[in-house]
Amino acid sequence: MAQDVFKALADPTRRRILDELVERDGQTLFEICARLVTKHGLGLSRQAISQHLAVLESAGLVVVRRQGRYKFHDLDTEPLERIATRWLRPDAREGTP
Amino acid sequence: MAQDVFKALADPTRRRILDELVERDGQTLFEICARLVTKHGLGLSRQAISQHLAVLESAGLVVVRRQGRYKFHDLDTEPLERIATRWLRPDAREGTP
DNA sequence: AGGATAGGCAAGTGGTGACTTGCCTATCAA
DNA sequence: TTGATAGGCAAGTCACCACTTGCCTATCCT
Repeated sequence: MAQDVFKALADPTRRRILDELVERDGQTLFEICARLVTKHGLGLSRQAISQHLAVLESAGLVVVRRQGRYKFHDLDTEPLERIATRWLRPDAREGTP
Repeated sequence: MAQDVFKALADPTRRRILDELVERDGQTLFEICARLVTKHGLGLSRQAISQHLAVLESAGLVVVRRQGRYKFHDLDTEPLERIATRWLRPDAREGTP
């Protein structure tokens, strides 16, 4: 399940969403939609963003926190800290003899 | 052109190729094909690997070095060092006021 | 020169992913 | 209770991507 982090990062819209969550954590779906339109000019349907958030959530990059009829989305950078170090040269990695 | 790094990393076969190049730099197309078969059991055509290498090259992750009829592929981890730090929290980044 | 090795070009196919549309459920406010 | 707000489910379309197949070019060896 954490292997899909690469697939989740492949889409530019999802990267924009991550950018938004870095800037302001705990946004709802409608907030993210509004921000993508006003700040980035992305005219996507609400459902499209919802599906993107589902991909990010299943990749472990976004954590959901429900409260009443709201659903807040928080960023989790923990999966990101592991992926890039995978191909660093042996002399630059930590756990190599 | 360096923006396609995410797209290049999205495919598992391409990640295997990067794994191979980390372990042994400067391999030719046929070497990579043989190693993917014997070590990972990937039975792909030579052309498929060639196309994957083209994607990795255009993403800047692989640098090509021609010599006679051989074409050696070297890994370049430089694009990798920038992508993961994009979404690190502001207090963990370097160049933020 | 001729064969063998290393690689490239181009068209075609199947499957997956991004996006939309339409309708449905749940919570809050009046 | 009714209407408005926040979100979910499901099917359908369309384009892109991974992979194959067939043929072609270039370099090396004898």
